[in-house]
Amino acid sequence: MATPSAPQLSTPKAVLDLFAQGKKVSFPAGRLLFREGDDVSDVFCLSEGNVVVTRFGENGERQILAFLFPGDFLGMTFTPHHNTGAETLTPVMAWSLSRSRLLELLASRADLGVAFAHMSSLILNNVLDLVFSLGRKNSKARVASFLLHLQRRQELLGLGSKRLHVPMTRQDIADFLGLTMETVSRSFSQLKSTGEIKPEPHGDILIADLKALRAAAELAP
Amino acid sequence: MATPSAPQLSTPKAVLDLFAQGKKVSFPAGRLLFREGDDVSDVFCLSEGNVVVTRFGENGERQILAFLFPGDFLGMTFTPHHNTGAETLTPVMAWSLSRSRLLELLASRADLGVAFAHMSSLILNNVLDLVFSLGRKNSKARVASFLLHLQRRQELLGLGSKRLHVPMTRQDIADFLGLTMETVSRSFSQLKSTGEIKPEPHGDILIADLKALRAAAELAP
DNA sequence: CGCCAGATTGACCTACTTCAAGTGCAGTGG
DNA sequence: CCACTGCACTTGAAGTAGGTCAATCTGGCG
Repeated sequence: MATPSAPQLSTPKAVLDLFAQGKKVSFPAGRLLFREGDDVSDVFCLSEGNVVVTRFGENGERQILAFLFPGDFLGMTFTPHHNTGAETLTPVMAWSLSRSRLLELLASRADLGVAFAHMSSLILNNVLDLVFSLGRKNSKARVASFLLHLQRRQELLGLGSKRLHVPMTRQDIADFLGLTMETVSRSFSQLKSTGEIKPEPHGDILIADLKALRAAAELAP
Repeated sequence: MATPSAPQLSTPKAVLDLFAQGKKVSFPAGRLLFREGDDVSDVFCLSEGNVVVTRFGENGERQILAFLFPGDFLGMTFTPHHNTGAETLTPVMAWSLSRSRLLELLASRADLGVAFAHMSSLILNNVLDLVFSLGRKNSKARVASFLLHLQRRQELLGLGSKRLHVPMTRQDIADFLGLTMETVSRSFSQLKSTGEIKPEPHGDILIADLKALRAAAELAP
């Protein structure tokens, strides 16, 4: 990605343009960007790689709240502290901007506020899909929904839509879907044996029967 | 509530002031306000009563995404269609405003955009708590978390914080927490028998041991 | 080639669901 | 005032999806 550009799932053009002025930063894979409770200094917009947004329980249980992709916005809060954690899943490139600078701009430009509100509502909509999965779907349907979610994100990035690159581990997927690694693995095996998906080298996944996969995810045909 | 006024969990003053200009409307209990997919014509701000925000699966499974309280904002989208459903739980009074009017104002006033973005981030934060509950907590901890959530909302409305009014049925709570009615009922029974809560007339709940209830919810002490 | 972390598979266990009776209480009518 | 009624809630017993624990497999890499 040369400059931040549409179309994205969740970041409108006005916000992306902002970041084009910002500083470019990079992080290695597995790097903790911030923890819940940390002061917010900079906000980011991903240009390459993946980040996970997390929340941890008292006893160390990890819930992944979102997998972020290039173009996604990250780390903005209206409180002075982060209310989620974040870490890189792969090596990451991002634009950064100071939070105070962003707040200044937001206060002075109505278009940015609208863009922000719009973006927030797209993010919220995604999280509501996750709530529905966690509350009402069985393990196979959750995994199928997750794969379709991945597909949509990849597609929006202009990559293929049949062959999925899966940059996260089974444990990451489990922590996202409220399952265990083993159950995720078994669900993958089921989807393979019934022909919805096919394994490809490097852990990639081929969507062999989209219709059946959508049915498995309990989505409208 | 004479005029919409702070402090609220999720609606900043600038947004509440807007609605003071709007029309006052009322609905009976159990009224469908809109369905997922409906055109968005008006947006609302509750002044009295409770509303549930829902999403339904292909086979009719209901997931409650939020219980709304006086002061809460309802029905705004940036797409022309609703992406959730909503229905009243109790008789409801609300201010209403046309979506197009709100969009106009948003485009012209930077403060409103900020207020909106701020509100969205508070809403998102609440939904993330729900995701954590659904993904990582057992039934007893989910119900305990839910009661504490209710308590917080009541407290913010200036009502007492020890005795909770519970306007929703066990089925509603189950549809919110990703459980069955029976499991919710059993969790209530457990919390009663271990002394965290005590039943009161009209289905109200007394929080008899807040510390123990927080522990049961797996929250920091 | 051998190592090792991630993934898979198997066997058993438990928390929650399902199905099926009861119970209690708010509202209604005698 | 009190019995009747209906709906929400509770409780019990049995079934099951997913968790737990443990062994094995796989493929990327030195």
